[in-house]
Amino acid sequence: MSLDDRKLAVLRAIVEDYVSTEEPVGSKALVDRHNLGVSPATIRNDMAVLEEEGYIAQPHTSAGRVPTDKGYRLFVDRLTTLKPLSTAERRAIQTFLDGVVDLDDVVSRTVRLLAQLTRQVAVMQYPSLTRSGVRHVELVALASTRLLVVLITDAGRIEQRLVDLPEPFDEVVLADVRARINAAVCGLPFSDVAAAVEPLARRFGPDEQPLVNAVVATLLETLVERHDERLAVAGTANLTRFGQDFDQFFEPLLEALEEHVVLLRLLGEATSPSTLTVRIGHENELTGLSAASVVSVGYGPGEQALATMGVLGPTRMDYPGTMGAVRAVARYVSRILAGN
Amino acid sequence: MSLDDRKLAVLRAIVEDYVSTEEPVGSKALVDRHNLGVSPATIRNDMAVLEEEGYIAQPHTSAGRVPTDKGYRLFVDRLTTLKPLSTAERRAIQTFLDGVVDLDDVVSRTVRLLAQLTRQVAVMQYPSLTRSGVRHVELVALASTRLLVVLITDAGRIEQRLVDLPEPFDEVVLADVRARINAAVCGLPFSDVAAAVEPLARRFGPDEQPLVNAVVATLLETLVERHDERLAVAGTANLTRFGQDFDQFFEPLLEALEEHVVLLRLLGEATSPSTLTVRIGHENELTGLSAASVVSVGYGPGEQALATMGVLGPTRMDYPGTMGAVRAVARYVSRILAGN
DNA sequence: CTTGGCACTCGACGTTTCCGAGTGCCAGCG
DNA sequence: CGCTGGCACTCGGAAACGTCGAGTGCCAAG
Repeated sequence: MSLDDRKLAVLRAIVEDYVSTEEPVGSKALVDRHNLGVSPATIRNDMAVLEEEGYIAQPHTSAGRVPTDKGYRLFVDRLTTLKPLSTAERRAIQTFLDGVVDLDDVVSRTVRLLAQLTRQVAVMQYPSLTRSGVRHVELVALASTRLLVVLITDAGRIEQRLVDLPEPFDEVVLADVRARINAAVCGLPFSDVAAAVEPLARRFGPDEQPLVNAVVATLLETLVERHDERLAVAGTANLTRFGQDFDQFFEPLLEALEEHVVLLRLLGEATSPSTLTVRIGHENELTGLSAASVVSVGYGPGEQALATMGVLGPTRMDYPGTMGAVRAVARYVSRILAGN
Repeated sequence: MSLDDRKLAVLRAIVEDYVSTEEPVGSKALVDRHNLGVSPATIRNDMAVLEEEGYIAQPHTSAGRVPTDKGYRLFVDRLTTLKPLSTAERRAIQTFLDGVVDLDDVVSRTVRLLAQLTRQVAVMQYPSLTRSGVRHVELVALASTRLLVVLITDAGRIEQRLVDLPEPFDEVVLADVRARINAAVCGLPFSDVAAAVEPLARRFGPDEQPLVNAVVATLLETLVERHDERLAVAGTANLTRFGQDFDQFFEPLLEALEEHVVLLRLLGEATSPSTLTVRIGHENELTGLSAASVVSVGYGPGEQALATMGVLGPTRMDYPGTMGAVRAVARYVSRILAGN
């Protein structure tokens, strides 16, 4: 029951035409635009088979065919090579990501860049804490019983927490605690911090216990709790070009864009920086976005991905182009992070 | 040529009905729904006058009347008292803003809260740097020639900058520089930092000059450059309820929502925390959003506002309710900031 | 297996018709 | 002088209708 080469070519042609014209494509138009070397009638037979197999469908009798999710799936899996970026696009990436000042800046620029390149909605997870390490812990006295705990990570990300203490603390003790904590945890990956910090408290005198305990507790809390990853979004304006299907597509999408939980699930697990993930239509069902597709990829300095970035659009999207752009940007960002 | 009381009542009734029904309102419907005590014919005469004066208009002959921007203006200025929040809403504010962990958290929660209360798009400026003061400056050595300058402000906001130095620096010197800079600038408002820091460099030895200069330069840069205020946005999903007028309203708005520059102009100058600003329709012309209205207000601990927050919606919006919600939230946030 | 021919289907689009909400005007009334 | 009921008029919107044509499925012949 496997499809022969011509049928695959027909499917590819249908997808390409439908993506560019946004209109159901008929047998006649197909042979006109692609030189398939056969007559429309033949194509019709092929199309009938493709439809029977569930790769394409017609919105109503006597209309052209439209790819189904399954059709897009096949297209992406077997009929597509990533489209390499044009030199203009490459240059855009360069200039866009040149002169970033800090990590937040990398993220906000990248997500805008991605939205611009793909002309779709871009979503990007801030680099995850859980996979990076501690670079420095800073304790700042704000008032006699109020302390700011600042955690600086490998990736240059900064986390902060306010701590209120039951009793005033001493500046000298604070400096001591700061020094010892840093000595204990600097350079450690987050996963090892808990173990390294645990014996620390015992080495201080009884007067210092409350302070040390509070700081340590806050630190651990920061590491764990910030598992709720932050997100950046750009390109919502591109939604307007997605056109008509308001209820089906537009509204749930706008809602999802605010529900970061949903978006995170949509982006999915971070894959290795070189492996693209494509989720098409109903494959996103559990997030209520069965009319949308997601192209995502992990990024990060090493082989392990720190987090995920991706693009969100209608199932009818230019997969080769989008996938090319997403991968290129992810690679570029990964390189920047490595260089940092 | 001033309007008598009944004409004002008619205008108010028109605005209220149009806001709730979204349809042009005719003389008959008006007397039915509000007990004005006169006949439709009389109302028609009043409406003719109101139209002549430019407060209302008819989309086409033989349709009901619709308020003009000028009509809304009059309504807001003279016919409206802020609607106080329901207890349920008050409780929502409480629970929503309870247990904030840091400044970013305050902003992101507030903006979501505002969007939810008003069922419109909420925009909020992060507290401005320029009007706050320095609480602490931290210098962190990341590598032999790489330094992280962290600035902690009064409002609890943290700014960071990476600095690469031409030559390695010494930890001891760094500690010295850190101490002296903090002594010099802690507690100062930003506007005075430049003056306070300027004589500092001279007091160090020649070896330390590059380091000190670099740090000072970065610090000043941070103060000035971060004038590009950051923004938080929420409630884009509510756009869907704004309905039909896609081109007129929707697209420019989505674009504006990404163009932070435009949004900042839209929010306008920060006013005192108790003074609401309402911009209606064409009054926003220069931002290309003549179909939208903005209700904004300054917020901040003192009398002076730190920044602005507001709500963005169609000119046809529930002004009393929106204004009430915006003011209530702003007051609440201001109180939190003061308590911090 | 491919092809041209042919009858058939059905949505898109333009035209026409019809309905009624809403208006402006006017003459009469308190 | 202002309010009121009556009345003719206007005009947008919805519904009904007809036409057009793209596209299909099927079939017999090459």
